[in-house]
Amino acid sequence: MDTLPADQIEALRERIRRAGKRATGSRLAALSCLTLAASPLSHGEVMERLEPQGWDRASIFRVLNDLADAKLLRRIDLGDHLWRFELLADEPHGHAEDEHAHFMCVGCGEVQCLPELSLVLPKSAQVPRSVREDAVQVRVLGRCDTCA
Amino acid sequence: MDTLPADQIEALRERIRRAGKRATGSRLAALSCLTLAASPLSHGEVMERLEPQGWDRASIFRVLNDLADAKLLRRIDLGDHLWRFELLADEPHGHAEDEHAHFMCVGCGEVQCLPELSLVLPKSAQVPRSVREDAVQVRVLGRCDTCA
DNA sequence: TTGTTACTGCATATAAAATGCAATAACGAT
DNA sequence: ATCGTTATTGCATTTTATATGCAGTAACAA
Repeated sequence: MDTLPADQIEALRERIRRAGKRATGSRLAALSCLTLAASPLSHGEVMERLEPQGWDRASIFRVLNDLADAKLLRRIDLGDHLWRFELLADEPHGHAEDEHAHFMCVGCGEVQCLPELSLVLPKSAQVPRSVREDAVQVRVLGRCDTCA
Repeated sequence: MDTLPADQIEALRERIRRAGKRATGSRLAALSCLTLAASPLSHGEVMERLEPQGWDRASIFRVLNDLADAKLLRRIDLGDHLWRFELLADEPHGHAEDEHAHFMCVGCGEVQCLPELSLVLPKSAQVPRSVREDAVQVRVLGRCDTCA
């Protein structure tokens, strides 16, 4: 695996600390790996890169989930029952994930915002209150124009 | 589990045969179960109902997948890494396009169909072609009325 | 009724996702 | 710089879903 320039490593280190976690080797390794990746990676794909360097499967597994909980990573499911992880942009002000719908390409995993999309349903429809009140996350899965 | 009226059982039996398969006990049990269910069920949820009746996990597992391949069931993924199965309407001429959105409660995991829901977006919106063409799966995540 | 073979039931395999726990190392305090 | 606390790791192991091999069974056609 290539390696990240020292200043980028340092930036990751600070991002981890800002999230209230310790900047450990496995966290930096996982984040570096995902920084270098062009697309979301599964735990297995991350391990293909990190196991040769001696990192432990279970630890990296926990790291990926922890960092996803801490909102440094996005954990996505493209419909094939493999969790994939993607580095999120460093948003100092916290990106409000659920105000708008998201489109996810089941081919490449790319996520795109659909701010203009809205839901309509007849008043008579029997749906949970949260749906009526738009207190829901809407995820639209399909293929993007390049993967179509 | 309740039981289906004899005529409905017979209809299922014929549907299975029409698909070129043998109308066996486990297939009828699985289809009955999904007919009685109000929403898509996972393999585990199907087994909660069928194991007490003596049905075998592996056999029902295969039956569900076979029937999904045969287009009697739809296999859906709501993003929580559980396959769920839903009975498709009996469309003699193929084209079982009763595709609809699904709601999943992030609290209890309960699933509900949202057949009346539709997506609207301005003509000007920049979205993938698949979204325009409705060649997409829609997942709505929120809290159900009891978990709210 | 009978023969063929699709299907079942049971045992077992594989893979991903998780967790318990003692040892370790990150980081704030000294 | 060193030390102490405790978050985190590494290793072993578990759980859960998904999947398959195979001998016996039962569905259907003849």
